[in-house]
Amino acid sequence: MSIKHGLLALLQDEPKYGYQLRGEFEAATGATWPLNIGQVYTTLTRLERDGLVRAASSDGDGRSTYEITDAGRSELAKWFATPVTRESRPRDELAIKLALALAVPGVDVSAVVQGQRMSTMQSLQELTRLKRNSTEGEISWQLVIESMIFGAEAEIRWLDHCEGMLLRHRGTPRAVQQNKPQTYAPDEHEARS
Amino acid sequence: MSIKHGLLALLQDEPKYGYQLRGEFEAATGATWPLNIGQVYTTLTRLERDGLVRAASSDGDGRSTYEITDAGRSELAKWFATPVTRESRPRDELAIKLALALAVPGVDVSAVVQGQRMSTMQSLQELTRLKRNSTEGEISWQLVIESMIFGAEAEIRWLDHCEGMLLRHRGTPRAVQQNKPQTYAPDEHEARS
DNA sequence: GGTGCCATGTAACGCGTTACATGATTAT
DNA sequence: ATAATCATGTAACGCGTTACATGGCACC
Repeated sequence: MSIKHGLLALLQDEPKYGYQLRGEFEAATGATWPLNIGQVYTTLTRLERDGLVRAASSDGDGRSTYEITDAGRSELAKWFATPVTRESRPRDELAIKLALALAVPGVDVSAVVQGQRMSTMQSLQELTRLKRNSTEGEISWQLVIESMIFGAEAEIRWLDHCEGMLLRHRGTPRAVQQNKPQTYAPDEHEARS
Repeated sequence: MSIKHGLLALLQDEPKYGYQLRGEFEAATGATWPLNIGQVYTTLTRLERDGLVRAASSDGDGRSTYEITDAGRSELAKWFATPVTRESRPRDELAIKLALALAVPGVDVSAVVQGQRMSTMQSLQELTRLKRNSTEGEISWQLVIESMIFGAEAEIRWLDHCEGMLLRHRGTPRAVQQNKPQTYAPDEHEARS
């Protein structure tokens, strides 16, 4: 839903065409997540299908532009007014990975944590380098970079916290198996040894 | 790719069936992201299509189980060994929202930040409550909760940082629009006269 | 006359998600 | 009996993503 509303936001002012939208989107987010041009058109098509934009008259150079509709404006207002909740976010793959590495036997959890920590540290360095090299005035994508920096720092702190937990927990590896047998397993006569 | 590999990880030990997989997945992640049972079957079907699992003989009670294949084991090992990179993550909707709120005129950025901060603070409280009420032994989903806590704290710090940036940046507003009376003020519709 | 970028699309895929259909078993 | 849960699926949708096709224009 990010791209959809992002394009909608860029159309708020005036009608724009495909390449223009991609350019302004990447200018705002700093090309952090490069936006494929094909996706701009598919998204515009779907937005038109949903009545949030409509094809506007060409801009005089043969480029076909889209403009936002009233329904689009109200949808956009709703987007800005509604906070991003934890539930609306996609599953955190890293959290799931570590949780399952702990839940199933035979996985070297420490190695996973170490490898992740290394990788995150490296991207943190890259991000700070990017931030340093960013010029004044590009405020919006400076904030995007800092968002990722804050996230990476939190991730490293969390990984360290996980390692501490691991050390404190030597001796009770299989923490999660069969703690709620009756919810999904009506009987227990499997009797594995 | 989280669910796909998550189920694969749960099958690493022994063949399991649908409901059992959902139960153990939610036990490991703490039902933080509830997993629809239908999705377990669709994911299993796709895993079988890709040769990562195969249908195993029923477990004696008529429940059809799936078991991991060699290709699945290698895929699973690759998953655990490969860190989650910034690029592999989905776009951060909040960062995009704020970046675009800054990039296009006529959006009350402060209101967006304030609303988000309020919401994040609230889920942070809820998360700490969850953490306090979690029993010993549920270590894996305690870590999941803490992952979200760390993320929420970082988000609040980032929002505060954004507000500071906004204050420091009064003077280059470019938010003035001349003849568009119907803006989508996040305040109240119909409030203007 | 190529090379490369601008520009607009279309087709198809993958994953996550939901809604629905169908039984069997259990509980009240 | 009937409501609820267990259990297994299927069909379809939405969004993001990629690959591909097509054409115009500029530049050297």
